Amino acid sequence: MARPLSEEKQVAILAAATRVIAAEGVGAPTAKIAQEAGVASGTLFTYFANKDLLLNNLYRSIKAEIAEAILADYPEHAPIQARARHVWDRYVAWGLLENEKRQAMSQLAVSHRVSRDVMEHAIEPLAVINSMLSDCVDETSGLSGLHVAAIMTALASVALDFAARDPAHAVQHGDLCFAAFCRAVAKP
Amino acid sequence: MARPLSEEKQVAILAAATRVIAAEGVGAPTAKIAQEAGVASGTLFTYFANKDLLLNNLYRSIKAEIAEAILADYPEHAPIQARARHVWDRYVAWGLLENEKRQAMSQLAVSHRVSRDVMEHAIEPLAVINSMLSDCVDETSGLSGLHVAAIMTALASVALDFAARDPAHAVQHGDLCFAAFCRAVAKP
Amino acid sequence: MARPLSEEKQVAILAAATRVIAAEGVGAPTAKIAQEAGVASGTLFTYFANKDLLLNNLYRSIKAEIAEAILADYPEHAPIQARARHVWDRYVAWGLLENEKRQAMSQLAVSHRVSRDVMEHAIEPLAVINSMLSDCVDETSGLSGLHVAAIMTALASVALDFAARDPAHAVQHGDLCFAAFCRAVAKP
Amino acid sequence: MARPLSEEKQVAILAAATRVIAAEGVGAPTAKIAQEAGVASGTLFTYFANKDLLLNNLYRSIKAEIAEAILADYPEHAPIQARARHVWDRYVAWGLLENEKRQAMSQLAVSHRVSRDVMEHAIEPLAVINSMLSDCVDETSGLSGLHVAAIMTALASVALDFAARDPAHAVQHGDLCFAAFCRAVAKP
DNA sequence: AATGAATGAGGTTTCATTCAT
DNA sequence: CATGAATGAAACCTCATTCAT
Repeated sequence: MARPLSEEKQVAILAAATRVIAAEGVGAPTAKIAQEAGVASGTLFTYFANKDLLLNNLYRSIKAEIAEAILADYPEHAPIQARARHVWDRYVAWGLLENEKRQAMSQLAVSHRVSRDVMEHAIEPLAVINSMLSDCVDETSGLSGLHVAAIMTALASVALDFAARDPAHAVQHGDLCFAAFCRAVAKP
Repeated sequence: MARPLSEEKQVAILAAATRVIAAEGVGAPTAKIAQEAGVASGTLFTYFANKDLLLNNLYRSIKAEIAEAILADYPEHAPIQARARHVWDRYVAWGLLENEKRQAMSQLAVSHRVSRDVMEHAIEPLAVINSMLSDCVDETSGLSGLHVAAIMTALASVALDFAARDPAHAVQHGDLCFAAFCRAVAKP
Repeated sequence: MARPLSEEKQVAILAAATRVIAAEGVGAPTAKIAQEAGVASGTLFTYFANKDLLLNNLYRSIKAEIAEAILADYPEHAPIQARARHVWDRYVAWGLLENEKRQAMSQLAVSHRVSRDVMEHAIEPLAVINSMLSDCVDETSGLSGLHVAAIMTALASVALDFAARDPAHAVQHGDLCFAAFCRAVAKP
Repeated sequence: MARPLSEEKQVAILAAATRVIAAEGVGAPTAKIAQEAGVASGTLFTYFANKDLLLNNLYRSIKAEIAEAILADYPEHAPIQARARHVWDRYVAWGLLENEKRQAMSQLAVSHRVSRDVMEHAIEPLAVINSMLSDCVDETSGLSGLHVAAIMTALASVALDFAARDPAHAVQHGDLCFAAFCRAVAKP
């Protein structure tokens, strides 16, 4: 093999895409992404055959990273509250650290350029979480596990948006929203 | 330009933009919007000097429509719970009816093409609501009015997303999420 | 209607395409064709949605022109020899006058970018000629009308190639080849 | 570069080029030719410094092959008719067997990428044939040796085109066209 | 004012060629 | 020498915007 496809370059392109798409949306030129990644404009296409593939891979890779962040050290056998708190904390911590990835994900999520297939497969690793959140449900509240998952995601986003605008109180925003989440899904 | 001759055409363009942008994002060609509006591609630019202005106006007009929907018959002097319920119901009702506008708003909101200025001004009519939501706050929960507003919006979106995918139970999704919202912002 | 699609421009583009393709083959850049036609690079695509369509139209239009040249004043009721001579003379005269078109046709014919459909339809106007050439056939020579047509085309090309390289004797080349053609298809 | 290491690879590249160019024209990517030849895309350029050189060599090598096919067992001292028949038979036999090479030659011949120099030198081995064809000429027909050669080539192409489309009667097409050729160049 | 053809900058992608491995 | 990743010029085509009609 001549020069092997450099994983480093692939990562650089995905990282550049994250930044550029966070800033300009999925309409951002591939040439800008390549430049930002420090490769020639044509090189991008040896790593991702076309822009859609790049976008889909970016989506997949960020989702995988989120799953990894959440599932690392996941206390499978801890009481449910602790597990919920773990998930929340990890997701919020990731979101604080990786704000651009979160922004890129918002762009990708609404872009219609990430295939349904990729979107569905990308959630699979989080199946453990979803089943946990189902247990979270107090039946009398009538919420399904899907509801709880959606609510958690929504409230974590609220927390992260506030934290992004007011980083000094990031922790408080996280805690307030977690408390709100707990009440929201609790038995009345 | 002063008021353009045909308000009807302006409205048609905004309506077309809503549909096209909901379906394809803000990257959709102006020519397609014009066609969908039944006007010539050049005509679009006599009503909106450029695409960004169209986008900004669309954002503004949808936000205004939301405000109008919520504020009509607003029971200013009813107990706070009734007022909150009114806002929720109106917003969710609007969202169910105007799903494309909601989708267009998601695109516009992340697009970086709506100016901060327009975004801020667009919330102004809803000041009444925000002050009401501030009263909603039970001080011991520690949530600010902004938090409550953000949480309400987030949970209403959850409700509307579920309703969009499962229209048969639209009302239940709305009610469940409203209950969750009430608990979320209530005193612990 | 604003500015009607100018037939003049369409013709200019086809003429430019003829010249450029004759000189550089079908790989010639559309931008060069546009420039040669005196229009902006994008304008070409308002007249021909893509390069293949331009190529197909060019093929069709040249074939039509050939048919027109041959069929004008076609002496339908003259003796067969006179009709054959008419066709030969007209085709050779056209080829001498329009050498670039002939060259462009050679390029288009081998290019695999003109659809079978277009190629077949383009011959239709010449059906009269083909049926005449069938009559040309002396049965004992065993040649079909298709053979005769192919032989005529081939020998006319020979004549035109010689004429192009030796214009001073263009007429002689034409006459010699016509004589050869007559012998070739005659009864032994 | 001196003689490259592997003659086998050079041959493989030329063979691949024949196939690919026959199918797609001279615009076909060098990478595809390399792939078809079973070598790396860069390797192609150690055997042919650039694409034009490859094209020129391909032209030369096919022409040489044709000359070889025709000249093998050439009955230099047989009567002229037998020699003409030999040439025709060999050329048509070669064309039937090597249809892709013939197609590639059509592409190369019109491509403007084979230099005049190469084209002229490539005919040299066939000088014997041309002088023979000059003898073919019955002076009263007025045809030169060049004419006869061109006519033979043209009619052989007609034969091969018919044979390619109707392989079941390949021999008949060849014979008919040879007869036509004989008449075409005969004394009236 | 309305139209839609005209414009040309800019976007994605291809590809001959180079060069690190 | 073989390999195939890297390069960047250029190809085709799109599209916001202008302007003749």
